[in-house]
Amino acid sequence: MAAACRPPTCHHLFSPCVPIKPGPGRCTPSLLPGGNRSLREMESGTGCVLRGSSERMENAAKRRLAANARERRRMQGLNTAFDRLRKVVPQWGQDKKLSKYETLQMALSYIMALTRILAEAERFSSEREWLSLHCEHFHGDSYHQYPAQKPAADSDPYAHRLFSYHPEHFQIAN
DNA sequence: TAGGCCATCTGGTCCT
DNA sequence: AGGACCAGATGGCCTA
Repeated sequence: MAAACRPPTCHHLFSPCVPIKPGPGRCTPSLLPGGNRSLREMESGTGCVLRGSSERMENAAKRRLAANARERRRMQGLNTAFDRLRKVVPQWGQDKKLSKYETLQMALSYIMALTRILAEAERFSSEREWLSLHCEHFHGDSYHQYPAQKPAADSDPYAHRLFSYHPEHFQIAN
């Protein structure tokens, strides 16, 4: 995904299309009578309606821009969190980075698998018993390489079974 | 080219 | 009042 850091698109960056709600005390310059007011007129009291309005618009624009920046920072923080999550979640030989949705689902399976392991561990009286049960697949002869996957520890079929993430298992529950 | 994923903008709502 | 959060809209990039 090369769309990592795109500059803000400006197609509607507080452009004139932003609707200014009509209301009491608000008017657009084009609706003002006497469109040819001089600068002096506007700076003296008589132009205060227009000036007040444009100041309000300016303030609104500033607030909008500030809100956009905050939202951008918020989303960047969220993405940083997603990246950190991707690093600790197993990625079975995936060349492509997990999407946000996949990352969440994988994290869910991962946590559930770890929980299961802990629960099993509690069931066995001695730690030795538990270790011998779970560590046997780490003997060399019980490794099976999946051709499509990286020849790494994360392609261990045992672990794969334990933390398996199958997108089709995660249907939107509602 | 369609579809998926993503970043950004925007307005609404809720909270402090 | 202002900030955080959210969801919808929009457009760009990438891949099958």
